[in-house]
Amino acid sequence: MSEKSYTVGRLADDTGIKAVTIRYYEKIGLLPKASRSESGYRLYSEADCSRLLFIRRSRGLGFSLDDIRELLSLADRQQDSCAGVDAKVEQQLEQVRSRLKDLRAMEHELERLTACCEGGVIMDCRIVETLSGAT
Amino acid sequence: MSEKSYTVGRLADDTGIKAVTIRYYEKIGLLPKASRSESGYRLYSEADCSRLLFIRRSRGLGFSLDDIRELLSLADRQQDSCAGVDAKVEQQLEQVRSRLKDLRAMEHELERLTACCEGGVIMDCRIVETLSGAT
DNA sequence: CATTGACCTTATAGTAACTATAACCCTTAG
DNA sequence: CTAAGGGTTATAGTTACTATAAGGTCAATG
Repeated sequence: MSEKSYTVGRLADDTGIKAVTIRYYEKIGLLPKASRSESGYRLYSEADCSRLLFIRRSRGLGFSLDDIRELLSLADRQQDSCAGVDAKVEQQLEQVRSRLKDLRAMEHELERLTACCEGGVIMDCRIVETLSGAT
Repeated sequence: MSEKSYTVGRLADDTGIKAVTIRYYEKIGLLPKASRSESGYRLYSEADCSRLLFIRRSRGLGFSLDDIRELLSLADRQQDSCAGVDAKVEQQLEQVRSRLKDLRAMEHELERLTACCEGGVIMDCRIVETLSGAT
């Protein structure tokens, strides 16, 4: 067994998550307390690295840190049904879709606005007019 | 001239922006300091109401409060070119599109995940596997 | 006239997920 | 030996609010 261990900076480079963020994750209990070198440096194992990558991937899907905390604890129970994980993914998908809907509406409205200005002064600007309340 | 004036709660009801939020906007200088009644209640005019609606509409397009601060100050100069406003709208559109892109990617990935789980236990779950690092 | 309930006031702290800063300690290459 | 580039801690700032506490005002009701 080669027990490689990483410092926080090394782990940061390997995972693309900044050292400060890694410490933050530890502080809020998303990562377990790291073991320490004699001089007090945090030391991380492969397992820590995996956990961190799990977090990064989940963040990439838009999960909140609280969601991820739950996901991790669900994922840790190898023998349990994965229904909980499933449900969380479904739920996240719904949330993403809802945000998509909002953003698409914004996009359309902004497009409409960019199209309606003919480049005069504020007084005659259709954009300002619209924002100010004209329908 | 009928100088109607609103209390903060009335303004809140009329605009759909909560009283606390209106006070907050005043505090950060997004709204001018409201005049006060004898007893110290804030009093608002039609102009304040318009300004607040402007803010609400801009928020609805995803502008940050800082952006809105700028928009308002641009919109206040009736004689100036509306190029600044134009630019801000364009820029906001870009931002929205960029967020859309990210969210669409999340949506696709989440869809893929929901599709790949066959409902067993964590140990065999393709979702957990994926989040844990399998490609 | 007193009281009740719905308003208003202020100040302060909490939220999410970091980022920035300060002030200090450790390690290693020249 | 010293300087650069790690690491450590604690604290405050960010965005746009929301929540809480502790109190003052106003209109209506008993």
